[in-house]
Amino acid sequence: MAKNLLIVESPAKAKTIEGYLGKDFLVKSSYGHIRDLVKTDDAIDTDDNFKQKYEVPSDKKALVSELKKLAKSAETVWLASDEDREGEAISWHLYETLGLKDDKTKRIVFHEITKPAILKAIESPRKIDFNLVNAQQARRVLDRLVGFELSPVLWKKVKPSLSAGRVQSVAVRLIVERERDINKFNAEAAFKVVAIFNTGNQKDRFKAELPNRFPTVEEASQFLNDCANAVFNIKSLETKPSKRSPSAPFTTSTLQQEASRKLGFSVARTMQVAQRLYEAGRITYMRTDSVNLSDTALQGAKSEIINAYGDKYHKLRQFRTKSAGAQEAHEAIRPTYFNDHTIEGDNSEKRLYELIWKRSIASQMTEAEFEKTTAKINISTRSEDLVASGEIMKFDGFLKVYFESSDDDNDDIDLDNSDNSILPPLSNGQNLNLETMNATERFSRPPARFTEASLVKKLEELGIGRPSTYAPTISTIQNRGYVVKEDRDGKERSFKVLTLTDGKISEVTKTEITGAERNKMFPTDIGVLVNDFLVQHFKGIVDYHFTAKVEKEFDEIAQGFKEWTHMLSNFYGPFHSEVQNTLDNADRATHERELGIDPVSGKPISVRVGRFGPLVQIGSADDEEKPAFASLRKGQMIETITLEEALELFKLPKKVGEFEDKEMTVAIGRFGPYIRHNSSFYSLPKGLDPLDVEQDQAIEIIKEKRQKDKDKVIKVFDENPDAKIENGRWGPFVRFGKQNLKIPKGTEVEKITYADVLKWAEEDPKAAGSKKAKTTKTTKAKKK
DNA sequence: CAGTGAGCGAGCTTCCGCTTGACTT
Repeated sequence: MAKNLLIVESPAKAKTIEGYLGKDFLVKSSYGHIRDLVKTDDAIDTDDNFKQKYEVPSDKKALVSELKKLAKSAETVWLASDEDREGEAISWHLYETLGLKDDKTKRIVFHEITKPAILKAIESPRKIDFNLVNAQQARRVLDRLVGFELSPVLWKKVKPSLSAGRVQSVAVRLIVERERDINKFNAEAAFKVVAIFNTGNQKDRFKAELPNRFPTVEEASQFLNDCANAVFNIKSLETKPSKRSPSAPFTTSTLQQEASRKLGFSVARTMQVAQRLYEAGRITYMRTDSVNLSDTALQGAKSEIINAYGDKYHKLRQFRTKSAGAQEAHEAIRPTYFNDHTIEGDNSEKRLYELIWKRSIASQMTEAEFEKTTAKINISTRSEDLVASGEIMKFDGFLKVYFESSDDDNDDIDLDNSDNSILPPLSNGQNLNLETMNATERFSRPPARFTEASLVKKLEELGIGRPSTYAPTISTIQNRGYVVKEDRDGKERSFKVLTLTDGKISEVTKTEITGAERNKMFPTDIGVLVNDFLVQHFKGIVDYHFTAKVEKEFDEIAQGFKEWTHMLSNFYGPFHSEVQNTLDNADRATHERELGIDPVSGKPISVRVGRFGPLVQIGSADDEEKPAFASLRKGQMIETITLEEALELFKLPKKVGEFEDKEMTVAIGRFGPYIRHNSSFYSLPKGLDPLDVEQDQAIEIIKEKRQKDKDKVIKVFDENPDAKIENGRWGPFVRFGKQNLKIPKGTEVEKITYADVLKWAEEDPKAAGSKKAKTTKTTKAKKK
């Protein structure tokens, strides 16, 4: 039996450390927390100094008894959980639960998983820091009290099974308020002037812009008119050097943002893939708020950069964490071995690793150097100047490996697609030829909707949530139905373009699609309802700065300046009376809106949330004739739907005639408008209004879809016409009745036999059972 | 991808943060 038992939080870490220490050390993992508050309402006794009831969850029982046994036979137990609030609490829980003895227990911490760092840690053990533990208890208890008192208020006043919490409710609030800002926003139009000049040589074309915009078409037109007979020359030339520095290496949040922008990953996917890389030993720990690199990492990056790019590309950089509430128990996310530029693995692993490698390497590289030239162009007939600017890279520096993307997309209209960042050689006073000049009507843009990743960024800025909870929080608010992540179609908008060429001005009206969104976060009606209720009755909790405020107090507890139960009773007293007061006095939250009167029947029209979601109702329940109902569609909300839009909803589904003796119906479903015929669904082509569809057109669409489906079939098996090989979106696959089977890698499609199909169908994991285990629960709940 | 849309009200739901595997219908 080993003399020493060392316990860390993560099994992957345990494996690495075991290799560094001799056989005198047995290294085990606690797999995070080993116990938690009991799940019932009596977990905390608010009348007895917030005394807590803990339990070891059932899935941790076996682990705990194993650790207990090992601890008993060890001479010394080393508690090596992370050096932060939660880590300290894990050590304390281990100490209590495993029944450790004070003289046999040592607490150690290290920030990097290297042999010297761990040996050094072992040389300087300490005791458990109970100030830190108390800070964690305060955090844990506060979250439980808030969550388990607020949620039941929602069950009573809004709808059962809803939830509220210090983190999730603020996340929802951010999305709801952003949506309102967007709805409130009034786009202002103005004319932007862009000119294309040359220096007499057609090859040397370049772009110049007018710094200010014209609010009206008349002013823009006047400007172009003046320019028609003007002489243009260079008024001034200025060249300035500029530099750009690389960003810090990745934290959880910045990794999620970049993987979202560059690879299109959801935050959950990023974390899954990163976890696999971590377990394979390719990267350091992926849940971190630190931008710090260890000395070994700095050395590794340095030698790799000098090796691959040369001395002048290396620059030692130490980054400081700027995010609020960072605890920095780990390093930044970086490759474990910098000399591996790429790795083996699936596509997503390779791409994410490459992103991490590049960002880490770039963070230790020199600045990129530019020379920016700005030319002012005089217009003989006007007082304004046009401005042309160009940028030349003098030295690439870190840009050799990494280019960070940003959230802002550029909507400039480029008059030519060539690289307009370089200016031809110019000199002061030089005359220029105007090729063409445009005044284009541009609109100011509303605030951007959140993506998963930009929401994480915002939460991090506010100090809300932790690296380990960003992805789960994003999932929770979607699972509760407070927000949805989806695509929405934009609307058409027309804009004017004035063009001056060869001294003549022409005007055209063009159209563009505006407001189209992909993979963005939208609030739902229930999300709005819950948010407004919480803001009205619990302003303090859903305040954006609530977390920052209590974090400050947790820090004071951690430093021993404040008593944790004292802090909690200061909070809980007023909070609990707010809860009581709301339960006793607040009305049931409803979100009903009267839209007006139906012009056909003269009955009132209203919108509200029903049992199956938001709906429009014509007439009231008291009428003799039953009211008519229709569900709201994707993108429509109680808050913003208009009377006209509501009336539209009653025009569908609509019968459009018959085909093959069966009725055809047009309706709008989750995936857009469709024709339903003989229990099959046929999507309508984009841009076709479902109300306009007539019988002949519908038949055409059905026939076309059938032909397309036929064309997709590569082969039908003689043994069974329900088994076929088809061309799908991602290549060929086998359709076998209702099962869709993946063709194993390396299989030649022509050589697939029916026997293969039967075998694959047998092995298909989805075939065994895809039904949700929800049925048992609901039937149980139904019995009287 | 249908249409449905109350109600007498049993007994259920729920937090945040730390970490990975996992009963089988």
